[in-house]
Amino acid sequence: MIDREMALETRDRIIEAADLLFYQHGFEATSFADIASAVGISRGNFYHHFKTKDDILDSVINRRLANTEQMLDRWEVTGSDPAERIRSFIHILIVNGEKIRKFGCPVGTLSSELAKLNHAAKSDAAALFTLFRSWLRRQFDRLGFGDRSDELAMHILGRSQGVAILANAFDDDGFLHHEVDLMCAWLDDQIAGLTTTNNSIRE
Amino acid sequence: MIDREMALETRDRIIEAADLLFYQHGFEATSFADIASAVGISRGNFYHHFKTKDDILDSVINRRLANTEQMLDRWEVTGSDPAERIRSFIHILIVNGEKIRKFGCPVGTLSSELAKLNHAAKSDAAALFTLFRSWLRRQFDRLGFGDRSDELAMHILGRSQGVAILANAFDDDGFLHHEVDLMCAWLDDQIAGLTTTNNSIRE
DNA sequence: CTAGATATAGGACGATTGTCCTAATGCAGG
DNA sequence: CCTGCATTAGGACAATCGTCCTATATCTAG
Repeated sequence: MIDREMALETRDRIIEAADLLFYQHGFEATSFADIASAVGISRGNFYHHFKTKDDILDSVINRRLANTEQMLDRWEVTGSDPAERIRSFIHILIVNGEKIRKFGCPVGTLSSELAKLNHAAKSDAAALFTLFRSWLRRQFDRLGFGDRSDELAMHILGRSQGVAILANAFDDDGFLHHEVDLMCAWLDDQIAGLTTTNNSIRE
Repeated sequence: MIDREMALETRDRIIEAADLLFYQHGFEATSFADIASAVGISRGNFYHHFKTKDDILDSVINRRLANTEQMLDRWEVTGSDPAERIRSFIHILIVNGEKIRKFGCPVGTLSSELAKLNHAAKSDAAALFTLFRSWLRRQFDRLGFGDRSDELAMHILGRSQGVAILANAFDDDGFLHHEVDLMCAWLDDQIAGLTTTNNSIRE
């Protein structure tokens, strides 16, 4: 019983360290030796917890899926207004601004890397995007956007990704903040346009 | 004389093959053996043309810089209208749609990878972004956007990057086309708003 | 206290990495 | 034809990769 907990503890520490290293240096560039020295255990000891390096990747992705789901659920409970929840999503860019400028978005960069490696776990990484996508779609749907909810969700998901890429490439905090403001303004425009019955404003 | 041309020919073939492989599989994941077999030469023969793998990366980036500059210059000559030139940029997403869905944007993915590797050439890769950024800023400036030209350039640069990331993650061609349409509509709105002296439209 | 399962450390393994060396080849100018 | 330079092929090199094996340590159950 107790050793089971110990084992899980070590296993979780491995996953946690691998999660961070995969984010900071990429999956391919992170070796077993790197993870081992980060956790403080022996290299050969890995295979009592994971059969292969891909198994660690799977566990890392599952950990990210669980953490993300938990975060989104929290937002769904606390934030009363769907629009405010969407704004919470947009502001991840600012909250994690320092990390993003250094290492990019954890979701986008992993997805890109796995695509280039032709890795089997690419679809699992895409599931992380789907988590955000579905959550955003639900918020837009509650705001009354109906069939347009999914494309609106994809839109700000894409905007966020682009901001992360450029903020990382140029290490530009001002750009990041400005684009966050633009995204919030875009959201307000969408909501404002929702109550307007005719299209006279655009014409 | 002639052997010099031969040598350069081999050198260029190496750079060309490395360019493609770096794009399709990433810099780190591409080995000398991969490039050698792609070019059809011996592995040890590399070091008559390049001192190190990083040297190949530098040459690949310079090749991309030159090709990009050439493409942008061509657009600057042929396209009469700055707005039409910007639309040409936006439509890269569609022209290269198949490759982007498979491997992402060559500029963005390289920049992200080099950031994670803490690679010295990261700033060189960012220079590729700067090339597009300056060109776009010039087009917006000619349209009369003045001080706002740079942020508008960064905006559609970021939008393009985000679209590339998601189109790659979901392998979604419909999303790609829809977002291209949105970007063109956004451009039209910006230009339309430019001629309006007051802000009554937004109010 | 003992037996057995589990966790760990440390090293061996074949393969592959980037890098370097050397011998052979091809071709130019004298 | 010969000499010299540029180009090439092929392998050696140490380091590192992911993986696996085995002996030791740790801890629980009986």
